[in-house]
Amino acid sequence: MPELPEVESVRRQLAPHVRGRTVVAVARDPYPARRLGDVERAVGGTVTDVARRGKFLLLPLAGTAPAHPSELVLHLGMSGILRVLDGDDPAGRVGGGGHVRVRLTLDDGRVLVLRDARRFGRVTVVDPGDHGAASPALAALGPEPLGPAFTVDHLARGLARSSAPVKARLLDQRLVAGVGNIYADESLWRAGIHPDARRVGRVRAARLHTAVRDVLAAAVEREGTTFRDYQLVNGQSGRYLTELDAYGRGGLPCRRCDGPLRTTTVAQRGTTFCPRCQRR
DNA sequence: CCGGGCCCCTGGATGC
DNA sequence: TGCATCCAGGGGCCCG
Repeated sequence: MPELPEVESVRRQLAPHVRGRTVVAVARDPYPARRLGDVERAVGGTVTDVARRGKFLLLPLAGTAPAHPSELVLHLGMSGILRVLDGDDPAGRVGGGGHVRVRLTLDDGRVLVLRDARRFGRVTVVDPGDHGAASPALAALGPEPLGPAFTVDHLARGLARSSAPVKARLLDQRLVAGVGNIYADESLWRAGIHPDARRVGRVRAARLHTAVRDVLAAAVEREGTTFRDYQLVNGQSGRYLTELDAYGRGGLPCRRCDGPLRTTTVAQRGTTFCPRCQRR
């Protein structure tokens, strides 16, 4: 389940493989059209950067036909994996057993492939910066949680403006970009806030702000959490799994108070929290 | 504009 | 053992 730390780790590994490379061919499998846009437009484009906003990867392309730049926008969904393989590697074949949905052949003979068993990923190519055409969610994204625009003030005001459960607010990409189910549970556990809390004042907002940043930064350092499908570009797993305090630990003892963690549903998502030390 | 609810998609786990 | 059912999840979309 790629969230900010996973996508950022993929970005860092991917960049040296593709920056400066030109896309010479594109192949795709019959993917649901609404999840796969005009990827053929990438042909002829040279990757000038590998950037990230929230859970989206952004690859600006110079020189795509007809002689103007464009931007490849990619979301890994829940099971998307990017690999850079040798051109003759059978694992990179579209329509083979590896769930390869999109294959970009690069000018060094290697191929960038998107594998996506559950088909929740999306890829398209749009005019540079025309993010709304790629995804309304991308265009409406809130600040990067590890950047300067994500302040205590921003979070506190955003939480005060709504009576939705605080976990639903953290998952809302318009308030803050890149937090998904795992790191929402982790941040709330660390801040001692009940996921269904609907009134989070300034003091608790400040605690949550610190928790979100600390959790995400620590997860980036460990290259993300591999729970099921997530892999890095080199095929390795993220190493944050053993650091998780809440997610996936329902019924196990809380690492802070030793009471059993409880699992419920908040905002249509599986939610694990400590009923003793996370307060409404 | 906002929030709630449902849908997409399929491998793996669980249940009978 | 084999089949059916359920569950996971982010974003799109519809509705009130």
